[in-house]
Amino acid sequence: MTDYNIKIENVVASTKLAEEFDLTKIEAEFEGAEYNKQKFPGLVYRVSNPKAAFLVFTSGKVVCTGAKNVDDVHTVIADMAKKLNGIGIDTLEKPDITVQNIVASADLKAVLNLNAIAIGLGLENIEYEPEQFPGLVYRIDEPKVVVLIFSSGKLVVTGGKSPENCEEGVEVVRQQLDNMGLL
Amino acid sequence: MTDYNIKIENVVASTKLAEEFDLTKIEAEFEGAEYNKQKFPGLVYRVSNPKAAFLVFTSGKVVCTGAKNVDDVHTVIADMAKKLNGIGIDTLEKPDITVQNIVASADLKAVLNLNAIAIGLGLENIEYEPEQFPGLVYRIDEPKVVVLIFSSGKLVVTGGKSPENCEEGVEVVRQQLDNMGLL
DNA sequence: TCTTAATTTAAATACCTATTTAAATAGCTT
DNA sequence: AAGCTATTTAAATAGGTATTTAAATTAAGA
Repeated sequence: MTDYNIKIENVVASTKLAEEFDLTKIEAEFEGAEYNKQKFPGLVYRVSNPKAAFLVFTSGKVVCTGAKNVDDVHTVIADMAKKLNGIGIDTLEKPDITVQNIVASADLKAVLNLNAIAIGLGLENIEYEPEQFPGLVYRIDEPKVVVLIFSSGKLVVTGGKSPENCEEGVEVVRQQLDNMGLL
Repeated sequence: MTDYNIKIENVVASTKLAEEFDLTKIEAEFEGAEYNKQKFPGLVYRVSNPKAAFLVFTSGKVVCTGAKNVDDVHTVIADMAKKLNGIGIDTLEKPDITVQNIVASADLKAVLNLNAIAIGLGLENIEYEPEQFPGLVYRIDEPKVVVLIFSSGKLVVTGGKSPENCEEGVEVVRQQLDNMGLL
């Protein structure tokens, strides 16, 4: 299977770092933290190196997004736990980290006729409303991902739970386009 | 072909004067220069003798508008390059200047019945909504210009890439009105 | 009362709209 | 008198459009 410049662009993960958090205290101690309960129940905190953003909830659960790969997710979450410990907040040892969504980009290096593709792929799994959005939306059953197909040949794969999901999604699209003689 | 007081009123041209510009520096050095990045990505700078206005971009590209003829465009652009050199900014030698749009006015010296003209010219190339705008909008295919026709007999020709475009546009209108017995 | 939707965060992709500048013309409103 | 309506055109940027996903809370609808 050729690479097609598949690149993971965003990893979203969730975990539980404590039994509960006092978000008002965290907002006070973490520079840049945003907590506006009327607007959203979570506290927003952004970090760099690696770059990521956290949604922190009173339940002790945490959502981490923006990382470029799964390793970075583990790094920033560990950093986050350390930083919380630094202000006197205990966190769970070895939290169970679950990757919930991966977004990847790819490039088939070909100009695609999206109208022909829409007809060839059939209407059940696709949406193509060029007036609304220039990409063709293709929902795959296995792996269960959504692929945005652009006329430039570029793809966006989203919904993956692992990097392999995204790669397989690209391969499914490539094969189908090849079988239809549209690639 | 009679003149009909055709007068060029505005010439818009674009060119590239450098590989890049530091707009903050230019704004600081050029009195009257306006650069508000939130509002518009270009720096606005107005000059006189000849009168014109520049939009200057970080890419080194420049839009010049407001000049009354093509010669003035070349004059003010050369002046602009000199002024930039004066504050220590190098500019390209002999920049390629492209005239992008010319607006001209003309006077058929007759009172026109715009309703009759709208019917006579046919609906495909015209728009006439007097509640919205008093001029009849007439889009010509060749030359590719747009002529605003007013009941006073005055015309505005816009979209021309050369003075000849505008003159030909006036002639097309004059002939069609003459053929329809409306002039 | 239950269900659904929205809110927020990040990211790639690509197309659209709007922004700003100048000028003539002429009708309307403030 | 000033501003709007409409027309044209380059330049570059921002925001919107769409997709996915966790988390917790609120609002609206049935």
